[in-house]
Amino acid sequence: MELLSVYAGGVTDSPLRKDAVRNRQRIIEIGRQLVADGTPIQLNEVARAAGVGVATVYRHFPTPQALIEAVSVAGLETLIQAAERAVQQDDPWTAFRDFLVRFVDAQLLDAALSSVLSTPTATLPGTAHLLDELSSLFDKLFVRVRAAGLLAPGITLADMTPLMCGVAFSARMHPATDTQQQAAAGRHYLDVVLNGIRTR
Amino acid sequence: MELLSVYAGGVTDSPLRKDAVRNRQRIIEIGRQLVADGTPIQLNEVARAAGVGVATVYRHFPTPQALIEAVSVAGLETLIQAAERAVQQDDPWTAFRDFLVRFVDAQLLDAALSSVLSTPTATLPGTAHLLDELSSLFDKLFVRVRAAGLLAPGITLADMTPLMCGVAFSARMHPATDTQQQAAAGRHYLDVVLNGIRTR
DNA sequence: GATGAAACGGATGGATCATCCGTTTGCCAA
DNA sequence: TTGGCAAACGGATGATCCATCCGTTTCATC
Repeated sequence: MELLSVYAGGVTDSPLRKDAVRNRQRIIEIGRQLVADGTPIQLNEVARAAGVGVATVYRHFPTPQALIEAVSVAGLETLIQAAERAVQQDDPWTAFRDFLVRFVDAQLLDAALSSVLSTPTATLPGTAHLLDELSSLFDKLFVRVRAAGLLAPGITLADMTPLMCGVAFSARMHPATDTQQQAAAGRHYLDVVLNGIRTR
Repeated sequence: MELLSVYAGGVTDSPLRKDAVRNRQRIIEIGRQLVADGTPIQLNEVARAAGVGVATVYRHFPTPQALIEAVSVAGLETLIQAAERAVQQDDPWTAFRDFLVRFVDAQLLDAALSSVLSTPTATLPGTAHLLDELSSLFDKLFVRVRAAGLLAPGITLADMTPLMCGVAFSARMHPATDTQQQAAAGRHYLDVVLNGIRTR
């Protein structure tokens, strides 16, 4: 998979100037730190921390949500890789389950990713493209378990992302003292849902 | 169940003056409308719409979250009534399931309620009291299904609220055209989870 | 109806937001 | 190289939003 993200936000755009690329990276890096700390994103503050003018930040990311999307790109790419590995798996159910474990885990580790996955509307073209790629891979995994008759009737592909984001939401609500425990809760709730959608 | 909410926020407070009660009601009513419309709550704007000074709003509700809590009281009381009815039910599982259907439905119909249930930390004493009452009733329902051996081992009472809020979250993500469809999605996802936590 | 406490209102200083425009930087053709 | 120009930059600034403070009004009590 190519890493196109050093450019503006997609393939079609004319390449950014060198300084623009540098600034964009700096801004994203600051954004990553803020998101990780759970600090609400203020674009003026991001500019200050990145040692860059306010207008530069706004030019690249008109809204905090746009910056969050950009921050989520790394996590999105990792997830896509996980999905690609999963489609190589022989056993449909194992492939499906393993990917979903990643899907939930990734959300718990990366608030930006979680936000993007829970919000179907991408504002940056780069994100939209990655989401498409991810959902196409997910489709492959889903179709296989469905064909294998492992899923209860009534469960559709369109149900899966909401369900997984719901699981992540539940895990985040769970009173956990550390990341470890929260991941365990995520795994626990995922098991509940997997149990619930499987044929018996 | 008494409706204490016309007073400041609890039993122990000295009764509010007549004008204070009136203003408080007005503010909550405006808050209710804003929450229903999905409009983000701005306390200055609430004051304007309620025909009341800004300070009055801030005195009653120091933060938007506090106002949201107050707005959620009605829904919380309704939910408590539903729980009281459920504990009267003979069949443990039916009682449990029927209450959870209400629990999810109520969240989908009332964003304020949803917010309060997803945020364990109550800032108004009145809300804290109602949440206690609700969770005590919920406990009764849970203990019965547990005792009847209807729940998979590993599922605890502490899992239930996160799971139900997760279900509501999933339903809200589901691309629904109207309230009807969203309620259907909520019911669908609830069935998945109920399936997942039940013994087989 | 006099008195004190409770509540009110909105002016206002402070914080945050996001645009605009004069300046700088990088790119490319000559 | 260098000259020209488009792209990108930065930060001052007006607009908006937030929340406190204090002089005034209203209510309850005697």
